Amino acid sequence: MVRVSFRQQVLQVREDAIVSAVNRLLAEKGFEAMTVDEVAADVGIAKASLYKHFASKEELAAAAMVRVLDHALAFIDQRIAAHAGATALEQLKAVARWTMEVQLAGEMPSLPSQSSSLRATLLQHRAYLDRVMSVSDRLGAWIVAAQAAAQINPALPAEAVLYTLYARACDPVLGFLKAGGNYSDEQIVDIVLATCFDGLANR
Amino acid sequence: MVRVSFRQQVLQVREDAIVSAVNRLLAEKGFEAMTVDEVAADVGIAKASLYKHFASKEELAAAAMVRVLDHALAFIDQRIAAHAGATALEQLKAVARWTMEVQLAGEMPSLPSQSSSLRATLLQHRAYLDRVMSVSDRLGAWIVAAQAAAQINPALPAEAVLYTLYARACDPVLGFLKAGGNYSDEQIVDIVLATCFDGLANR
DNA sequence: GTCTATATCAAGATAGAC
DNA sequence: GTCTATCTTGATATAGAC
Repeated sequence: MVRVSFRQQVLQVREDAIVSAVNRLLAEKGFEAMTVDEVAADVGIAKASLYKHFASKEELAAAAMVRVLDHALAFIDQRIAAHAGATALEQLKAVARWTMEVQLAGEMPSLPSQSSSLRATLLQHRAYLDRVMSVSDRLGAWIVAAQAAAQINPALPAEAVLYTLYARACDPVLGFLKAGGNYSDEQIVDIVLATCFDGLANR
Repeated sequence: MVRVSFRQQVLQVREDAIVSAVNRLLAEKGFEAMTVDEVAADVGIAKASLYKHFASKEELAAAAMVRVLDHALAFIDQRIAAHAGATALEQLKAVARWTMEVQLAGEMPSLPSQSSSLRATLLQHRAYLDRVMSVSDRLGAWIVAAQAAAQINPALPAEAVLYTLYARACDPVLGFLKAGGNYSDEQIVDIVLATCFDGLANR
C-alpha cells in the first residue's frame, strides 16, 4: 500500500476539483470556447495556481479526457465482471447508453475532432493514448465477437463500428432533442440508441 | 430580367471567391480555428477589403452556410423534379448521401453545435433561417411520408429523424475512416449510409 | 503553492490615404 | 473598394512576493 501524506491528499483533492471544472466546461462549451480564467474562477483559485498543477490549457483538457476514459474503463470492467452472461451486443449497447447518459448529464467533455492545438498535444500524451487504446481494445473484442455471432452486421468494418460508437458519445442529436424539450433524458437516450443500433429504416 | 452592370458582376465574383474560401476553411478547421487573416490571404485581398463585403467573421460564416443550404435546396428540388417516382426513403437516402459526399470533398462547413458567438448571429440571420426552414420542410415531408409507408421506423419522432440526418452531414466518422486510409470515398459513404439507415445491429 | 500584477501575443476590427 | 498600418481586446502564460 502506498502511503500518501495529508498534504498530498489535499493537493489531490484540489486537482480533482480542477479536472471536474474543466470537464464540465468542456462539455458545456468545448475546448476553444473554454477559457483558463473561467476554470480558475470556477475552482475558486488564482489562474497562476492552475499553472502550478497543469502546464497548459491543452494539459487541462487532456486530464479531463483521461479521467472520463478512466470512468469508461471502470464501467466496462464492471460490465465484464458483473454481467459476464451478457451478449457482446448487449455489452456494446450498455456502453453506448452509458456514454449518452454522461453526455446528457453535462459531463462528457467534447473536443474538436478537427485540427487544433489540442490534437497535437493529445497525440503525444501517453496517459491519454494508453487509455484510448485500452478502451478500444475492449470494445474491439466485443465488436469482433458480436460480428462473429451475427449480432452486429458482419459486413461493416470493425473500425467503422468502433468509430461510430465513439462518435455517438458526443452526438449533437442528444442536445438537439433536449433543446426541443419534448422528451425526457431517458426517452432521448432510448431514441438515439435505437437509431444507432437499429437504424432509421423500419425493421 | 435584371440588368447587372459589369462592375457589379466583378464584385459578385469576388464575393463568391470569398465565400468559397470561407467554406473550405470552415470545413477544414471549423469556425473558431478559422481566422479572418487566413480568409483574406486565401482570397488574395487585404483583410480590410473583406470587411467591406462582410461586417464580421460571423457574417462570413453565415454566408457560407446560406450557400451550402442553397446547394442543398437545389439538390432536393432536382430530386423532386427528376425522380418523382422515387420513394420517400430513397429521397432521404439520396440527400444523406449527397451531404456525405460534400463533406468528404471538404466542402461542408462545420459549425460549433455548442454555445458560441456564431449561434447568436445565426439565430437572427433571416437568409440563414429561411433556408434552414425550407430544407427542414422538404425533409420533414419526406420523413412523414416514409413513416406512413413504414419505410422509416414510425416509432421514432419525426424531429429525431430530421436531427439525425442533419447530424450525419457533419459526422466525424467520415473523417475517421478517411484518416484510416483503408477505404475509398465511395466505400466510406456506403458504410456510413448503411449504419445510418440500417443500424449497427445485424438485420 | 497561492496570490496580484503583468508580459506577450494572436486575432477581430478599423482609420485613412488612394 | 482596395490597400497599409494600426487600434483594441481577450486570453494564454509568467514574474515575483509571500
